[in-house]
Amino acid sequence: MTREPTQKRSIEKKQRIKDAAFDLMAENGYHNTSSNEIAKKAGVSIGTFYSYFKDKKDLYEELVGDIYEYVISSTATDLNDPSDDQDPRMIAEQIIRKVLQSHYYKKDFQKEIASLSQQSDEFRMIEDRYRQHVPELFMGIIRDSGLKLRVADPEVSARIVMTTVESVIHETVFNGDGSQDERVISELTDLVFRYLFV
Amino acid sequence: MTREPTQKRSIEKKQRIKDAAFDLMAENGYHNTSSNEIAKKAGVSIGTFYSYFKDKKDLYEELVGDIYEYVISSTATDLNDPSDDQDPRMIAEQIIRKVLQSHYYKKDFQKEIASLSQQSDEFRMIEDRYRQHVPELFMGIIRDSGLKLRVADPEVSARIVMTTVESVIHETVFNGDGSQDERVISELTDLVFRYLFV
Amino acid sequence: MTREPTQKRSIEKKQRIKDAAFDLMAENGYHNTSSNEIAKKAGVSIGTFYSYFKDKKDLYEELVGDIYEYVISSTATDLNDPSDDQDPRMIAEQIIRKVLQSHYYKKDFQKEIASLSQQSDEFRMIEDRYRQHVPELFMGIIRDSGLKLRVADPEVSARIVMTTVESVIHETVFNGDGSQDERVISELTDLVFRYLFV
Amino acid sequence: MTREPTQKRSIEKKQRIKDAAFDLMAENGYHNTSSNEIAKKAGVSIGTFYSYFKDKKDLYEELVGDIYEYVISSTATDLNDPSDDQDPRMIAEQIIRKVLQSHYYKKDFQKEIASLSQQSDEFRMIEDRYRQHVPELFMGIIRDSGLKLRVADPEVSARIVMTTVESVIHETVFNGDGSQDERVISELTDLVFRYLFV
DNA sequence: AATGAATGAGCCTTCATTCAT
DNA sequence: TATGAATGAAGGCTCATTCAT
Repeated sequence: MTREPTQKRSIEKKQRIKDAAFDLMAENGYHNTSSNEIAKKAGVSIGTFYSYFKDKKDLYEELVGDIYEYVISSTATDLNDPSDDQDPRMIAEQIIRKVLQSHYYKKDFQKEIASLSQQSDEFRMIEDRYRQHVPELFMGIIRDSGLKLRVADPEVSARIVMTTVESVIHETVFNGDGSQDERVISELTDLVFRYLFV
Repeated sequence: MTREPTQKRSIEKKQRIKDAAFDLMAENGYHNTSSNEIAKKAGVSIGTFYSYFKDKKDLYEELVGDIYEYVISSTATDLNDPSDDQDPRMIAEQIIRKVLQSHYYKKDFQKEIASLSQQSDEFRMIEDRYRQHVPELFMGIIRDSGLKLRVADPEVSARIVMTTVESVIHETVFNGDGSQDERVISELTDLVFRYLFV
Repeated sequence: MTREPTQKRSIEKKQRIKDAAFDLMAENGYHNTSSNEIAKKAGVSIGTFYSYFKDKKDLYEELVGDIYEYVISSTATDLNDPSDDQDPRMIAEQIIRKVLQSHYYKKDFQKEIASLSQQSDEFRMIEDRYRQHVPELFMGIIRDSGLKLRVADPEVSARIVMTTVESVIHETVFNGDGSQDERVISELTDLVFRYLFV
Repeated sequence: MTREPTQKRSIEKKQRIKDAAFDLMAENGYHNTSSNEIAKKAGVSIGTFYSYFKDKKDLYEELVGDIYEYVISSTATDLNDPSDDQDPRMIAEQIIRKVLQSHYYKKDFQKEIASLSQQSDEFRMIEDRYRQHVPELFMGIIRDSGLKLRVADPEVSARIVMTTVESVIHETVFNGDGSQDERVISELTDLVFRYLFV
């Protein structure tokens, strides 16, 4: 039975554990980070660790959830604003820019997520539990914008675009040095625009 | 102290250990492969294992070295042949095709290398020790070809091109299904050609 | 330091803890029942638990005490009544019947007591602290009845009879299904009667 | 993967672990005996412990097996001798005496087996895996003796007799002090003789 | 050289118990 | 008094590595 903290002190403590885990796993990887190490860095006892999390994997799951929650909500907030701007190219660029930005949030930890998901189905399933909401988000944005798509099968097209954008940005952020970011945005925007709208 | 085998039997034995490790680590990952397991699969005792390798990481280092040696030497062999062909587009395509091909050599193990390098500095440093020779190789090929580059700073440009090619191919091979390989080669060739030579 | 509750609310609270412990330990055994679990089932905090009991073993000790107190007092009450009946066979049967009945009181918990006592000296000593009063009780009943025993050494004989009765009933109740109870009573009565009085 | 020792030194070592476990579990019970404690008392490392036994329960299982093997084989040896003696009463007494004797072999550990089997199905199943051979043994002895039984359903009768003998002896040995052993043998012999043969 | 039994540091996890609020 | 968050000793177990044979 894990405990859900309600008091301020406890919430802070649970957050301290998460922060320590974010740092350590980003630095040394999930497998090279022990529960005891996390607890020590967070300044709590190992018992406290296990009163908030069923086990190390449970903690990881929450961390992934937090990442996706942040990414999704921050993206949604900015893009769902009813703007007058209906230029499809601008909308595409905004989305792409947003996705790129979100990759910089806890970048090293996101890299570890990607790495673990690549390594084992177990971890991939954990990520997919949250990742599946991302396409939904963007589908919604496109739908709400009232834009007309030129593609025959929007469902499939959306998935293709998502994958392309995601993988290029993934590569750019995780393995690049930031210098190519603007060029990547520009190229991707062009790609998406031509594919979906022209 | 580890021993460098000189006799035929010993060389074979060391190779058997490496082959077992290649297979097991490609299949289950570095962390889920124990030294004892490798020794058993190789048909040698764990004691023999440790007479050839200082520790598990030392073995990994040799495996990475073997991969890069193969990749570099096979690439160099084909491309350094003094061919009459001086068409820069052809040269670019040959190089790119070669890089893509080399990613298929022990593909799953290369994927594990990438994954581990992403996970911790310690592993990244091991890979970098060999990876650094790759740009040198291609710089040499370009230099030897006598081609004129249009870019201002060849050093930087080379690095940019390398990174782009490498990352796109990485993505294509490790996460793709092979069906897009030719299109990727064609697009990358175009990209490199226009960037470096036009 | 544990507190002896004087107010009605507190007495109830302590009893609730005991009841929860009776149930949980009868169900899952002493070792598979945690203090926290007991407190939760009793609807009190773990802190309250430890204000009434020094530790888990202290609670167990009280539970054993309560069992024996009930068994002894209820037996004594019924049997010490100055009845006109002086038939030794009837007296023997009444005692035996009483002992059998008492084994059904919190039967599963009594089984756990027996099991723990068998497992370690520590637990056996706890039980023996209370168990020793049982022979005294029966010795007193016999003495008060004014019956003449045929045995040479009443002290030793009493112990033998006690052990026999106790162990047979133990076996009958804890490992039987109740169908043999009457036959066991009848046989035991006969055994005791012939041994002590004829 | 547990290792089955073949060399003399190793066999001794595995036996040392078992002996330590016999002692400690008889003394303090299964649950109050830790793997580390056993290894320490046996003078081996915890790693060695786990190279011979999958886990603590696996060790326990072997101990139970050893007990039953000893009990069964020693019983069988003495009783299967083709003796001229065909007196059913004598045969019955010999068997009963043997069963009683066998309860004294590692008595305290056998008590712990009984205790654990009573406590949980999991442990009972472990014991039953071996215990089931006991009735077979005695059925065979009776069959081989060529004696005629007076009971209608030998299968059921055998089971009843077994249970009776077993439980009375169990009680006598585990909870008695040895002083009643001869009387118990005599009475049980009488019971069995009258039930099965007269 | 080769073997593989043996080692023990270190990981994950539980739970009886304490103590600040 | 009551609470329950926090503690940390201790237990089960794995696996990289050593060393006597």
